[in-house]
Amino acid sequence: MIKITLPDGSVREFEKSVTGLQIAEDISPRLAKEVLAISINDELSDLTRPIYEDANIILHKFEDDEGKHAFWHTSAHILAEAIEALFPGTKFGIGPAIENGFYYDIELAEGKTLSENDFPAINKKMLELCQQNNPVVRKEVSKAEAISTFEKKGDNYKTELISELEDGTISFYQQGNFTDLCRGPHLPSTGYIKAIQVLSLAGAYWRGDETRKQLTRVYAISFPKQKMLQEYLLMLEEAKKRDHRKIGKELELFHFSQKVGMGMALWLPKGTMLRDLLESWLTEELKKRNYEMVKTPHIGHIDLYKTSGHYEKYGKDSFQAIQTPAEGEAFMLKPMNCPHHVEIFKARQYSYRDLPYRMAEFGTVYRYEQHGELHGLTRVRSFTQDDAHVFCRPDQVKDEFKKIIELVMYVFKSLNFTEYKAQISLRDPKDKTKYIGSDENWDKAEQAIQEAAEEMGLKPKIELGEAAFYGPKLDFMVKDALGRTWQLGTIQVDYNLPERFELEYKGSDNEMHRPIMIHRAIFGSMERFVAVLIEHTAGKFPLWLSPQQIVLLPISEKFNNYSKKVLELLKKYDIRGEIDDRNEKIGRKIRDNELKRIPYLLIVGEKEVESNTVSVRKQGQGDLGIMSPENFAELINKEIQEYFNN
RNA sequence: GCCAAUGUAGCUCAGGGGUAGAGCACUUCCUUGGUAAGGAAGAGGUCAUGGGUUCAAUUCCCAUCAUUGGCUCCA
Repeated sequence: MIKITLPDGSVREFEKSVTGLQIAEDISPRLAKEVLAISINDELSDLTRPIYEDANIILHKFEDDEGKHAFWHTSAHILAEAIEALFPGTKFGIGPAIENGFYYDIELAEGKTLSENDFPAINKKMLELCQQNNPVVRKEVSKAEAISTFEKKGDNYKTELISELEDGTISFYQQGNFTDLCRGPHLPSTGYIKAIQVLSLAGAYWRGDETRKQLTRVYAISFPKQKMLQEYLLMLEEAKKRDHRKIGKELELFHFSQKVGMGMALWLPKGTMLRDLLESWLTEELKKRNYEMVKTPHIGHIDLYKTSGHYEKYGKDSFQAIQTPAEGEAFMLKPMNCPHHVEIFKARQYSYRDLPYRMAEFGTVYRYEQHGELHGLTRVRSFTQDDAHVFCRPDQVKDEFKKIIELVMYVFKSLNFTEYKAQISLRDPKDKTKYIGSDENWDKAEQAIQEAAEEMGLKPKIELGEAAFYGPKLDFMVKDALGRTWQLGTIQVDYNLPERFELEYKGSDNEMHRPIMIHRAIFGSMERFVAVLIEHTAGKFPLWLSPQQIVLLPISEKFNNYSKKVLELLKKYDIRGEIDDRNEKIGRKIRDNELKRIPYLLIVGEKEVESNTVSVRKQGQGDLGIMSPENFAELINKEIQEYFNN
């Protein structure tokens, strides 16, 4: 008998060679139905693999990343099996599970191509293979045997992969007539997959190497329930509707011009209003938290970036330096704000009592992004960071992290991002040599970050080896209304710049000490954040952020003057809006302004003029009845207040 | 930067070797209206740019630029 310990700490005894599936059955038949993979002593494995020794196990369902991974990985094999059946002679590269579904890189037989027209046939075949409920069988093979298997098939991609593996660690998985090289784990059988569908095609280099052959990448997704696939496809459709590039155009928020240059957004009046509202709101929050606002130029002397190290690392891949005509001095468009902020810090001397010094700027930076990488507002060459740097003593790192986490959480909550995750990136414990800064400082900072996150109620994922060379960090990933994740906030410790710029403060011991610098951004870039906000809200911004909160709709032009009077009055209550005085019928005006996602429409006609009222219509809800303009102003200002109080 | 697709009116898109098309938007006129599209007329294009083939190119070919989807990169 062996002892199996479950995640809740309970221990059960089983015969030697018990499998994960049998353990699940022992716990509950329902669990046995849902479980997809197992972790045995933190190592991911198949449910059908026997366990011979005492072990800690975790059973994974589709809801867990690990379960999804196994599910989609097996699905990738189904995709390959279907393609092999339909397109004999296809060579296979790799076919991993990804965040949303899976893909397989393939090379079709000479002269054959794959197009969207082939999707229905592949889908049909895949479903058929799933319904056959073929068992997925693991087989361990020797290297020689593995290579000869794929040599016989003429699949040079697989043989290349195998040739890099160590003998004795190679496993094949077989389902139906299809065998693939794979580490696993996999589902016990293909019948778990109830819905499966090809999504798109793309080109991808073999092993991501642009000097090598380009393969066809087939993206697909699968689910344990048909309904889940339908929901996913609906979500994709909705995402298309919410595309910030489309809504940005419709709502006249921003524009791109080839003449100005690609990847450089032009902010239209309404987009600028939105950005200004976000910026001034955040500025107020920063001031409450004792940040000091600064402003720095858009360019900086090349020596600044030589000192910071950015020139050496990124100089070649940046916009090239510009020179003064007379002296030939070189300046760079600033790719980061931090060197400028460091120079502000250096403008005077500091005592340990002066720290922390929190410095913030909405700083516009310029980076040469490769042209294929540009995408709407999310990848641009000119963007404004909501940047801040905290200069502090080592003993203050934890407290500063807590304060920044508080701010990040406040901002997310205020903007209705209710779901988010945190990730802490630490040093690679196996190789500490590639990091700058003392061992002692790193240990202290890494501990401080983890404690700070813990005490703020975050449950961060810890990633070893993901830290930058200059310091550990804490990143925030938010989930939007469609369940997509976006990386927004980041908090990073930096030992590098204080070192390079020789920053100092005088300690209580009357000795000079080096401060620690913390970089942090909450929105990240205003451009990107506005894009995320647009897609999160589908352009229906919260009332306080709407560039136009109201539009007055006169029934006919006879009521234009009254509308103007009402608008002037509402402006006194800080309400933003305009009058739709087009020569159109009221139905038309309502339709057009609803489509512009105006939160409130105020209809005025004869009735309203006589009673000195407005007829209020709320976006998405329709007619709210009539009230005086003053009452309406109070109503919406109350709505905004309540928004922040919740 | 690499691969592929795309580029036609302000926007969304149809078309196609021989005088350039629609809907919406725009302008003017009619209409002065009551909670999601009132009517008519008009204006608007070097068919991305540069070459080539052709009697003739917006259409076919090549190159360039841009956009989109991927790949690679990302302080």
